[in-house]
Amino acid sequence: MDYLKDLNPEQRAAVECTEGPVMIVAGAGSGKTRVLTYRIANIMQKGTDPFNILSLTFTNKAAREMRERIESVVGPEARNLWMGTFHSVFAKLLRYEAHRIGYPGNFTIYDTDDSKSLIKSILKEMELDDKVYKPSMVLSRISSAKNNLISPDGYAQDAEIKDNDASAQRPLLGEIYSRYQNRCFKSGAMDFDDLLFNTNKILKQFPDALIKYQTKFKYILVDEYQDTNYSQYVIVRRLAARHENICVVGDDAQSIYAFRGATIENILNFKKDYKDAKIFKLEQNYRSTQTIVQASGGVIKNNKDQLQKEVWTDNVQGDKIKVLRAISDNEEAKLVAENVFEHKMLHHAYNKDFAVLYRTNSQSRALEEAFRRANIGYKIVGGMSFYQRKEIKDLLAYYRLTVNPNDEEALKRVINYPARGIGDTTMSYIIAIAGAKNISLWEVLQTAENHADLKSAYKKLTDFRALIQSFIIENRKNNAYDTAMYVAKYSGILKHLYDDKSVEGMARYENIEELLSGIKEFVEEDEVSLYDNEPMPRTLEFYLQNIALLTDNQKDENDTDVVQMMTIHSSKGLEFDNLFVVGLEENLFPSQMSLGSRAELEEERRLFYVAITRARKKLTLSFATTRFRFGTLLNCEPSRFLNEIDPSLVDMQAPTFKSGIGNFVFDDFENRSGFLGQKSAEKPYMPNQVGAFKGKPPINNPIGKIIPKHPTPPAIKDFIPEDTSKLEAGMQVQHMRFGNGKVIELDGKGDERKATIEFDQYGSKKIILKFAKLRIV
DNA sequence: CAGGATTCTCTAACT
DNA sequence: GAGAATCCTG
Repeated sequence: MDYLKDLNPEQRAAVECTEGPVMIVAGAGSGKTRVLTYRIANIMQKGTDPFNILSLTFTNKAAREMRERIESVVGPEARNLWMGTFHSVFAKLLRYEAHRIGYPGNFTIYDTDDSKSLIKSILKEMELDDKVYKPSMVLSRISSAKNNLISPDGYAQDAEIKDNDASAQRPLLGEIYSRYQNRCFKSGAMDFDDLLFNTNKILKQFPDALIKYQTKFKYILVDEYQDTNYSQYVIVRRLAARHENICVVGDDAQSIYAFRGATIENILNFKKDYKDAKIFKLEQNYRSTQTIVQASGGVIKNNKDQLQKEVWTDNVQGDKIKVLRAISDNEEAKLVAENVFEHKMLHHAYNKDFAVLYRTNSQSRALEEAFRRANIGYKIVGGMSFYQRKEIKDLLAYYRLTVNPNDEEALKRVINYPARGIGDTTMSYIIAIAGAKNISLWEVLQTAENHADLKSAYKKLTDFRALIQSFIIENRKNNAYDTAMYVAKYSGILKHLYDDKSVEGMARYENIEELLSGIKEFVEEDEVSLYDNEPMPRTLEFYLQNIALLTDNQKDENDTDVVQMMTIHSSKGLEFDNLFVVGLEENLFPSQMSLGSRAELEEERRLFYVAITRARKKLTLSFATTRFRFGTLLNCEPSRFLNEIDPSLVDMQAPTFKSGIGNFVFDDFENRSGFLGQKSAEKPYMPNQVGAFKGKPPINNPIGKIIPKHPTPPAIKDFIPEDTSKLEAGMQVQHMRFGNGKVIELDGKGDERKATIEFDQYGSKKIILKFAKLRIV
């Protein structure tokens, strides 16, 4: 075991202590993955079969990476480990066990879109207002019920929940939950949360199943334990109860999934759950410079809720943290691209040594454009995935129907695509019949001849039915690729997309080709079942199972020397020499939605901590003073997190101008103490939009204070903005939304040129002319 | 009923 | 600004 010498004493102890319950509290960059990897290698070296080791991670990417690293230590045997995300591992288990609770082994997995669509359809049937019962809100209630192992019956019987829902004017949530669950069941479908909920159900109700898996999994390892929710916690606890060879690794400072039900209690309670648990703390950071470690430590100190832990490093002091200030989101992106370019030139760095992190996916657009212009290769990691594209989902819906015709969401998606004359009216009939008889939509089609309501569309419906039946028959005798081609052809999708000669249409066609070639690759691979070591059949069914939980298209591009861009959430576990974290503005990061409670704000802070600790050598932070969001221009204030970094570690780039813009956010910029002035946390939240405020008030409004809501004035029809370079004080102008007004004052030059305009109806506003939709009257 | 035009809505992260 | 929902017309 010569690899043990790569480890420090504490890491080594954690690797060697393979028996019994172990918790490893691992600070950022402390070599956690290395410890996990070696630990698994060590267990295998001591003679344990990889089939008996279960290793759970949080994201697909983490799972993939871990498997590769283990493979590099122990060789191809690593392929036989039970390793993956909670969802993928237990989906696999459910394929074998779901029949115990009445589900078919080939159940469909509903993604969030499917779930929302089903909820919408239930709301419509119950004639409920989707403004009161917002589908996303309903789904999150259902999700959190499931993650806390509350069944629809349990939900209905819980007095406290009932009171809550009643006082929130949403008394029917329980009823919706119950119907939703029934519909999923009838469709042979499980949503993400069901994968965990139903695993628990089976382990609880069927002792023989529990014993089987307890015996099988002699060693259990859980990465990112701070991100597990109650449902996941109970699964792990049940499975580990026999051998108690359980090792969890986590860092409370990096808990960033509370919004999804993760609870830090799982870490805090580990010692209570396993009395003889050994705890190891990894506090030495090997990743980052002194500067970065100190800065991150200073930031996280602002959180009240945390475990005692001191991360330190032996590394060099390194460069100061650079802060860039831009006047707009586009300028910010430009500055980032320029900084990448400059740094590359000065230090002979590669594109792949750089990463740009942002809070929300929508921020990637400006960056993409800037990098394209600067001719710097980049790659977006995560985000809208290949499998979420409309044309891909459409074709996959046909495949889903072929494998499981009861799949309601798949059927609704394609029954009239390409158009075949089956419209809303017919669909409402079908859904009503299915509801009345408590059968699936497909079963209604099967018995179409018995339903008078379906008479007018009878021919079209039976044609569709015959089409799907032909797919099912084709699928019985063919592999995934042959069936996939057949379905693509005879469903009419290929022709439909081929006929669309627009640029987007061509792109869609190419995506379909890519999907099909992916299926071809799948057919040519061979893979052995972890379950029984038998070869996995290369059927459409298995293909769908393989991709069901993939959110990213992990296909390796040929071009690997590219700057990586991703959300902070997807960056977890990664590290980069040169890191940019952009969009450090109040209401964006921290997100506006987190400002309602301390707990949520602390989660944002942990997210910021995760972001900056991804950097090895050089960290650059940036913010813009205006940003386009939701189709309008917003004024932005720098994030409070910037103020939480020790000023001595920061190199603030000289402001590009002094006066500030819009509502004079930066009026006193130079006079503030600290490099960005005092914290403004105590200030009440006030939207800082140029002009009127359209958004909704923050959801969490603890003292129930009324936040004024101003409707955005409607745009004037057919408004054509004019060139404003000739604008002068005193001129009468018309704004697309604010109507007529008079120019009071002009200042600034070029892109920064601004006008103060006194509007007849909306009062005085300061507007950046570059963005203004104005015309001279 | 289809398909286009128009209006409305929603804007946090991931499985 | 994009995608969904709704309206409108053939």
